[in-house]
Formats: sequence, C-alpha cells, structure tokens
Amino acid sequence: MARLPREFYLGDTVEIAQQLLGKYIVRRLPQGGDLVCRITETEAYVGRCDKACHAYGYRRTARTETLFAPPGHAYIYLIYGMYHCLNFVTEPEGEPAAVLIRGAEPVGNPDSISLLRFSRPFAQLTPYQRRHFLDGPGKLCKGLSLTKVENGMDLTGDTLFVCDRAEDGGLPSPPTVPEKMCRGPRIGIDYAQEAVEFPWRFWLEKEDKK
DNA sequence: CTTCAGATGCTCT
DNA sequence: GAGCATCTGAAGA
Repeated sequence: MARLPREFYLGDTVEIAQQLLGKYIVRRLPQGGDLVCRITETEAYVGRCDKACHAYGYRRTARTETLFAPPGHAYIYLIYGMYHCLNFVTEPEGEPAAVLIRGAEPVGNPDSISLLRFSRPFAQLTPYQRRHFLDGPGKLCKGLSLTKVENGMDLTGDTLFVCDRAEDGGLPSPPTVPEKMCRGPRIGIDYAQEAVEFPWRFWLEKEDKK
C-alpha cells in the first residue's frame, strides 16, 4: 500500500504538522486486522528551540532517545501514569523533533476501535462518547492499541504507517465535507515559558458549523 | 453546557 | 518527591 515515504518526515516540523492533517493512519494489529483513522489535529514540537519539547536543548535521556532517531519513526510515551501519546519523528537524524497526533476520526467500521477503547461496539456508545471518539492523544492511542511497546517503530514498515488517501489503507474515502485548517497555541504546556504561545497546534474544522 | 477531583506510574532532579 | 504534551464521571448551572 502507498504509505508516505521517509522523505515526507524529513522536512520542517511545523510544516509537516499541517501536511499531516487529513492523512490516514493505518495500524495493523498483531493479531491481524487494520485500524484506519483520519488525522484531524496535530501539534509540532522542536527540540532545537522549543521549551515544550521533551528534548529541548538536545536533552538526551532514555525517554527522549527516540526523538533523535531518523525521521519517520513513532515516538510514544506514557503520560499522567495511564495514557499514551503518539508522535511522528521529523527532521534529520540527530535533530530531535516530532509531530504529536492529537486527534482523528475513524474511517470505515469503527467497531474494532470502539472495542479497544470501551469494550463495546460503536452502536452502544452514548452520543457524547461518539462525538468525542478519538479527539485526544490518549484516546487515539487507546483506540489504536498503541503503547510504549510500539515506541521507536519504523513508519515505513508494515504495522503502523500513514497514507495520503483511504484507498491506500484498503478502504474507500469517506464523503468529504468542506473543512478549514485552524491554528493556535498548543495544549497542556503551561510550563514552557515563551513557547506557550507558539501557534504550533493545527486542526481541521467543518465549514458548516454555525 | 461548565467545573472539579481523582486516577496512576514513569521520568528526571 | 514533584510534575506531567490526559481522561472520565459526577455534579452544578
């Protein structure tokens, strides 16, 4: 399938965060079966100049090691003791930077994702749970069954990758309604001083919202 | 719709 | 020992 090549992840992190919007994540489960979702929200983190980044100032520890990997790897870490966050490593090897995947929407049958997240099929969820199905980094990782075990995974491999179109993930593209890209400061980084206001969060919004 | 507390464990000082 | 790139359910307005 036509997954994005490593070169896609090589460039500027803030640009890649925008280019990832609308693209499709394919997660191939160890027990078989593909989970597919469409990216709707991202954030850029750049170790070189960004106090919000775990590897700010090229700080290299056991946790941040993955951020120094070549572009096109998954950086996954545990947050608040019980949730995980999925990032895609960007920029040349040795430049610690990544795009956090903050939100997505399911593509195709959502039951597999729903079972992983709620232990029940999508039809049995409350309207609130459906409306906020994958709109957070912790929710996304739970729904795609991603944990620290998958940290460092190569995105050009077979178990986790990104496609331009849903067909590349084996599913028909959903009907598209007009969307606009929005931009603003990142979430949950109050400690990051001047970087608090960097407008490095990007998300897609439906045009028909009144 | 909003606020609020609590859960929980790893990482770094 | 402090803090964290979060989420949930309960309660109030």
